[in-house]
Amino acid sequence: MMKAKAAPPSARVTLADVARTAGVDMSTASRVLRGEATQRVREETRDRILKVAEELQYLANPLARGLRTARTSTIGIVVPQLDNPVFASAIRGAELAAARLGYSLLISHREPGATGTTIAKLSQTNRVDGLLVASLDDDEVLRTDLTAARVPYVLMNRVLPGAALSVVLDSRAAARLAVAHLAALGHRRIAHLAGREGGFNAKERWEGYRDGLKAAGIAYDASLVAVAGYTAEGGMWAMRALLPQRPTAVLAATLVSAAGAMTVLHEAGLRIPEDISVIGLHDAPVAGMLYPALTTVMMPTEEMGSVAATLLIRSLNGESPAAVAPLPPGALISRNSTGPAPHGR
Amino acid sequence: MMKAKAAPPSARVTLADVARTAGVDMSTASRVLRGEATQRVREETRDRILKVAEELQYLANPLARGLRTARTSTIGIVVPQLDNPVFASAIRGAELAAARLGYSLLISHREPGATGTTIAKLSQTNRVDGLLVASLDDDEVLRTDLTAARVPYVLMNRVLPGAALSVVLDSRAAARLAVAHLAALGHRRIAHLAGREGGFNAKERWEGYRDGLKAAGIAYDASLVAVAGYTAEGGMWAMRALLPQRPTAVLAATLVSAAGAMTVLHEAGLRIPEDISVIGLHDAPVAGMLYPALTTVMMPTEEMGSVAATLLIRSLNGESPAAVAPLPPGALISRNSTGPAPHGR
DNA sequence: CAGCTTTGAACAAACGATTGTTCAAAAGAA
DNA sequence: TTCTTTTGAACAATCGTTTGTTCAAAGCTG
Repeated sequence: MMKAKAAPPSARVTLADVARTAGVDMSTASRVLRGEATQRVREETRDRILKVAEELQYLANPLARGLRTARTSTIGIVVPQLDNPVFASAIRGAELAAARLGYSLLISHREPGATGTTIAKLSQTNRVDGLLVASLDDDEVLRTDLTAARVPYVLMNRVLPGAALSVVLDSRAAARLAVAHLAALGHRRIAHLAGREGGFNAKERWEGYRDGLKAAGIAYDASLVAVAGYTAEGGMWAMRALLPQRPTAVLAATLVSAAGAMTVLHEAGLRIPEDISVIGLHDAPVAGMLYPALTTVMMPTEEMGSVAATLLIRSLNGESPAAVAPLPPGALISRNSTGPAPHGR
Repeated sequence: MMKAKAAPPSARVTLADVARTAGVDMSTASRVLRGEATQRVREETRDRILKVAEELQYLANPLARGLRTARTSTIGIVVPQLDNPVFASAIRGAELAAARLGYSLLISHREPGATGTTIAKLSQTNRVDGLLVASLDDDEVLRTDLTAARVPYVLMNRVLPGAALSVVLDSRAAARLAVAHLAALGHRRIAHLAGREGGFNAKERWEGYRDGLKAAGIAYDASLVAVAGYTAEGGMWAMRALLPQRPTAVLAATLVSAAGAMTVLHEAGLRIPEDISVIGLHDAPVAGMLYPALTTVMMPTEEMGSVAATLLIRSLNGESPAAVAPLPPGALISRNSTGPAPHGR
């Protein structure tokens, strides 16, 4: 028995097929399928077209449509790293929001530094209607990168003085919350592992840390702060520098630096949380993988993505959405790395 | 002084612009710019066209091109999760290889389970010429999902009996390597935290574990193996089950289960690596964040992505590339979680 | 110098949609 | 009954490329 030669791979069904089968003109079919309101169509005709399209499983060719309309219903998201819980979840949020609004998301991942060319390529080749951009680069670098953008864009997780719409997390409030938690546990000597010097988020967290201290009636002591950056090594380095100050608790700006800090504490023979508590900002699965499991303040990173996407799409549709306030932190996830301050001061 | 009203946003320069400026027909310009060989063009004319295109910064509109040629020079990659070092680095590899071959990569991330619809949408709408797919779903599910694919595809990190091209890592060899390392340190009671029961990779690793044992002259003891799956909780659960067997070393199938296991060991008061060694498969930054830093066997995940992309693109170009052998593991990264077997048996 | 090749490039028809415009038939007005 | 409106849909031009075909001029051949 011979097998058919793999049925003519269902030669993509086009609008012309639908129109022909329904016995109408393509223009009519197009209008009905897109739900265009400016043109009246007899109910009966409309139904016929819809039914045929359904039966034939018609799917518009986005290339043809995009060519004609100069819109792709696709927004791009440019992130410096994929395996970073913050960006991964922002992507998820953006994807969901975009889908809800009838857009697709084109994820573009580039090494930091190459952001500029990516933006240029994406926006010059009509691939996307707008861009969501997250960047770890300096203000000046980012600013020039963005000049290449030929499409509207929204910044994520950072702000660029005098420019663009952006959606950020309220890291300051998050840090404040973390300090409050520590203070409530009786800690007075709370250290801070800060992020990159000069960074927007780093500054926010630092200020939140000071806010928290003040709210708890604790004097700010600059010798309890060290810059750790965003690597485990940085966390280790900073924690080592802070050890002589004998803090009873540490607020790390990120999960990664918290991990580095904990390594140093273990090596120093300190017990967590009996001798010293550790808390990190942002929540991700890795927090539960550390030992002890890290207490964190959850940040609405997914929401950040969805808000950014919504904002962008709104402005693509001609609205001029207002800037949005920093997104407040989520819950404090209490795991095992924080506990009451040790007794003997 | 009045500022110009943002120069007519450099109305996208088209091929027609280039042709007109160079004083030739569009067809000629097109052929020259695409380097088509079938048509002779005077050197002088060619240069002129090239120069004009350069000056005008002409960039072909991929929509128009795609519409005409029915090819997009884009391949899609479907992954179940973004924040997973394995997939993230496979994406990076695929992206690099694709770029090298003149293709772009469309990253599509979907919740497991939605793979089918993603594949369907991507391949039915002419967005991609081919697909790279990674899936965590069962064979049967994946198989039906793939029936929706209207374009060629290559599987990553798994094999599907009787189907498709796929690129996998040699996990078996990796597990063997890990056991050899442990055996060389004098360990005889080596436990194994296996992956999901029935999973392809899980089986491979398990067999590699047995291979390694045999090579070291150690008898296989089924009571030293527990299924941990791919979560920290699974790792904890399995490690607890294995504790009574008093292993002196543990081979975890993944970084995540290794982390779970270490948590349990800490809680049990065991010192790592003095009392018990732990080694995990795959390497990623998180390995260095654990305490103690985890010894791992590096796997060529990035290479997996680039090989898969290359394979796919080759077959898109009409070649029928041969299946490729499992990619051998990379180096064993010795950190602090492994050490000599404890003295007293 | 007439006829045949080669060269080098222009012509023109798609690709699959969208959308401004035109138009016949039906309905309503005078 | 004739003229004007309204309805419902067909016509046709485009979007920016690619590519099969045609064709004039130049170069050869004998």
